[in-house]
Amino acid sequence: MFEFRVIAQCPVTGARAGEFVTPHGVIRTPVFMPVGTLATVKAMSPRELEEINAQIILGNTYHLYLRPGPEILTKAGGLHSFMKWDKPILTDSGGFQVFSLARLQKITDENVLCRSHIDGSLLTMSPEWSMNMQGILGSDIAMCFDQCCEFPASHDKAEEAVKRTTLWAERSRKYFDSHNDSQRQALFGIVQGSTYDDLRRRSAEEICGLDFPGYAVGGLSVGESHSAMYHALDILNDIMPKNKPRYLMGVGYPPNIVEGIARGIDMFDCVMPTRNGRNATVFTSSGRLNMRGKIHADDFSPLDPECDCYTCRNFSRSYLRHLAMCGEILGARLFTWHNLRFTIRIAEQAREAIIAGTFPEFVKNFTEMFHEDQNSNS
RNA sequence: GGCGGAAUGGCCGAGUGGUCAAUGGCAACAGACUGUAAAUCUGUCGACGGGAGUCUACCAUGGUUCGAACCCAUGUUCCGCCA
Repeated sequence: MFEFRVIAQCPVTGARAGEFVTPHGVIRTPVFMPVGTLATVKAMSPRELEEINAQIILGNTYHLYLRPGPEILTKAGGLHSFMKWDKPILTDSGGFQVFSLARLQKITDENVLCRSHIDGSLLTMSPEWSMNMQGILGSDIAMCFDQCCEFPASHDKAEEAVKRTTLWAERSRKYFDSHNDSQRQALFGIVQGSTYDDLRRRSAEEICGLDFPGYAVGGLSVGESHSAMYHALDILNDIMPKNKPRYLMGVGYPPNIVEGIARGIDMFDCVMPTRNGRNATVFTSSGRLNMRGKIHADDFSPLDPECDCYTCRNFSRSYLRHLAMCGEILGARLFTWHNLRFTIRIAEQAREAIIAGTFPEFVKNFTEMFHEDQNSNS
């Protein structure tokens, strides 16, 4: 279980195609994983997720701990059966909430004291708490409890996060080894280090030294430039073991995915396809479109003529804009549907190209086609 | 026919003598969103001008006043109640 096989590699870039074996099926990489924080990929049913070829989805420890809570999830027999999703699930540890809910908490080496964003009640998060909860959730892949730091961060702050992330990885590992079922669940380590080369190296060495079945890159896509992100990935590509899956956390902007794959990343997750979909922005092979724009009012062409999704096969931009302008639920659903399929397909196409030996051309074509937004950091 | 009430920017609706080009909300237009406190948030929203600013505006006309969306008169339209 949890064997990772690299089945093809790009001779020019760091890209590779692989297979990762989990209790709920084999994941073909590179892969994009839709985010389903609250035991639902917002606006999509499990059947629809299967239809767009989602191989694995995310759930969130913090959110599911608050609602519905560990008792109900235990009674439900875990997250898979609770939400009727029988393919792989990866659970985030709650570490990211230590970052995104920063104002509501106090962090020490021992633990994180946090106020619920729902009712303000106090809770204590720790590596042990997270491993216990992820055990209850029964995800195929559990994540270490880490500390993601904001951008920009001073070297001292970033170093503190690196130290703490290593400390917490050791504690996550220790608790996991004695409480969780390692045949049913794999624990991935997370590398931090912000945009500091020395800290990235140090964190990667420390975390990879703990010998996890997979490794994640955290602390990116938090406001740094794209070039800084790519630089960090270049450094890590040389350090992280080639024979384990590598997961770039929180990245979903299409060019970032392609560039990430080129730097040896196998797995991605991001709220961008779902959130932007609900907010009526879509990604197409030629770039990003705000579908509330008046320019689409009488455009009866599909969102993306090259896309094979339900939305693109059936509906016009004019109709979709109409749904968006009226705030109709169906609009949010159809945009989400398209964005997820579009993003998943990028990974699929990259995989095909890697196997076919044409990955560099794929990157070139994609970059030429996809119009980068002016404000997106270069 | 009589009595009472009301008319404000695309719409709804505050404002009842100077600090009003006029609060809010909606609509519209533009933008943002990267391990989800997000079906959310931000900006613009009379005209002209880069800006300082200028002009046209609160049903119409006339008046009072240094000054009127706001007070007075008349008219128009609408809404109640009574015949």
